[in-house]
Amino acid sequence: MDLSQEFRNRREELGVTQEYLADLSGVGLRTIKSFESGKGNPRLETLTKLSEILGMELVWTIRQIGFKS
Amino acid sequence: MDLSQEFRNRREELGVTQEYLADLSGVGLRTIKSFESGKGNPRLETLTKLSEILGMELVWTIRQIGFKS
DNA sequence: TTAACAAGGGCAATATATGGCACTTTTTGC
DNA sequence: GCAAAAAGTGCCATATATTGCCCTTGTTAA
Repeated sequence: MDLSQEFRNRREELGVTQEYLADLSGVGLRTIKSFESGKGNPRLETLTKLSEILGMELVWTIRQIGFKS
Repeated sequence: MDLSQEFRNRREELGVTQEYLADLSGVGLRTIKSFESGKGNPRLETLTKLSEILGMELVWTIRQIGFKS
């Protein structure tokens, strides 16, 4: 699933509005709107702020050995 | 561990230089250098490009129920 | 219907990531 | 030690994320 969709799902799961999330996270409401509607390419810091409030964690998994050359 | 450190570890694990990774991923060498030395706040697209080449995957995990208010 | 709330989106100013260039420093191999 | 490769870093132009403001749309409740 799309990353922004996962965020939106999580937010709605918690019953939080975009505006409330903006207040809690310190991320601008306009940024959240853009991101959730799939138009965003947010910075790591933005993703971090949002995920902290939403109780989500960024995990890096090794998918395969080697790399694409 | 720090995210940039995880990237660096993975890159070194594969025996790839920053320059080679830059060529393969399409991300600028300067950007990779900045990011790996902890001074970066990369965009999601940048993280995605790098992780694809390094065979890493972004996973979002629900850490807790509820949110910080 | 009307009011309040939540979300979508255009616009413009500002902040900052990106990336090339040039140079320095560190590491590696002989 | 020496040379080459790799990594670190300052500078700066460009690209783009962030954000507030304001208006529109859709939804819900009275």
